[in-house]
Amino acid sequence: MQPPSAPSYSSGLVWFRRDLRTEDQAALYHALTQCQQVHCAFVFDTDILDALPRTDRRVEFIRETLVELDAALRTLSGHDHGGLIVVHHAAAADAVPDLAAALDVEAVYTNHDDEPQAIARDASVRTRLAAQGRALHTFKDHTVFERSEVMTQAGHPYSVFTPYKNAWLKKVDAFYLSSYPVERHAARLAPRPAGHRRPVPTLAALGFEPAGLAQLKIPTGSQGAHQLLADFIERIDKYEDTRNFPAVKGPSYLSVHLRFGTISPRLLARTAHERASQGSPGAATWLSELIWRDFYFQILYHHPHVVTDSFKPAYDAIAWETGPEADALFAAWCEGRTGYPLVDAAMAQINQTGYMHNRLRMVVASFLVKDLGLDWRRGEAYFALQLNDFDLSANNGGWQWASSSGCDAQPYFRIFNPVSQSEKFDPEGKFIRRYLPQLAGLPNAALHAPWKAKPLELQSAGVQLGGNYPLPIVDHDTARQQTLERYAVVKASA
DNA sequence: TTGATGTTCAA
DNA sequence: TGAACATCA
Repeated sequence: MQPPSAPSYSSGLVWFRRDLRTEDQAALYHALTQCQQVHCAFVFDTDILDALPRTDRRVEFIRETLVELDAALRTLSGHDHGGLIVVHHAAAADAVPDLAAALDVEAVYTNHDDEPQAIARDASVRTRLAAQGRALHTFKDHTVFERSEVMTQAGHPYSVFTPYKNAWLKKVDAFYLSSYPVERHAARLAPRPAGHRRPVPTLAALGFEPAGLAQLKIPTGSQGAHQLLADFIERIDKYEDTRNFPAVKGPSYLSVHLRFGTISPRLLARTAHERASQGSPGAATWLSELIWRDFYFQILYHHPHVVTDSFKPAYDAIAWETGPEADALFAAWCEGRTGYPLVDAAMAQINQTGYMHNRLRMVVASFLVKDLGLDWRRGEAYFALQLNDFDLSANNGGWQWASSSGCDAQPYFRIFNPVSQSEKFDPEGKFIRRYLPQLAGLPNAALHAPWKAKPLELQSAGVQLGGNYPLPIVDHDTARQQTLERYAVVKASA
């Protein structure tokens, strides 16, 4: 017997978005338990894709993943034509209600997406479905806790991470971390209706060019995610000791899979939580990173103004550098031509692979804002285009943290020294040499600040400053002073 | 009858 | 996990 609150339909449609898996998928589970027949759809949303350059690793990642998801749904359903309906290249706000009508489903099921644009899109879809007499049911799926699930005693959303984390850990239990048993109900997956049996469209059909995911060895789909997880489980106990060194294989590399939902956040949190409770400090630290993720989702939900403005309004009084010189500095940062090897190597990493080590994200962000005096939003926008794992909430949170304008951000007078960060976190220069081969011949002592190297060292390493490697585009100590002055308006208005 | 123990279910 | 419900001697 169904509880009275759970609806019961003859047919429903699951709209996949950033939850591209069958395992432990909230919307899919609820659809399967509430509908006799369940259809599945994904929309390559032109409202998002049209703004992107024609080569985008993420579009390729999604496409590869959909091919796997389609096969997984077919296997689960047990019939040849079970599985995914791809509505390609349309505005999702139109395509979903249209498809719901074409299939004549009573309800559409999807998972919460709390980015402001997604909220607006989903509200419009809900209205259009309602006009046809159809329901839209949405569920938490991307985080362990969302929206207003973790609140202060006073009933406010947290804006400081540590108390948020403590409350999160206090609230979490085995049930919140348990998986939705999707497989048990897979028999209700509908056969794909005739007229909807097209294969997943090719990249070319979507108007994109190959981005070389295979060469980058970025594993896609649920299978790729599980492969990475298995590898990380072997290393998780060492995570705390290794995670800050970009030359070391310390991170999980699962961020892109969390982005597209090719692995369940609950599964990851459960794995980390179990291991942490058995006394693994690495697992506890990694769990903390997952909690940061929930924290920033929750911040974006409660404070959507962070998309365009500083979390702390006082920081909007800061005057950033503008004009042609600032534009030239920005271009040098983007292209990894700052003359600071760790910054340039990090930018080479993001440009070549779509990934950047987390420590380096902080270093290059601090450099853009506090050495070049450029608006954090310019860096945020560049990351948004380049990062395979780009997520508005975490990216915005990270940039506002670095610029000190965010919730629980570092204080404005804390300015990373790009050379000391380099000496500390890439002491042997392994990471720098990997991405800046033109500097590989320099001794370790000269690698972090080549402009201080002896002429003979440079010569024997084949380095010509201002030639095959740039001179520093700014002097850190001078820039530091200017930044303190630039940020003085914050103190004044506080 | 009732308390002890097992099962289900929630999101 | 833990509340609610079911079963049983």
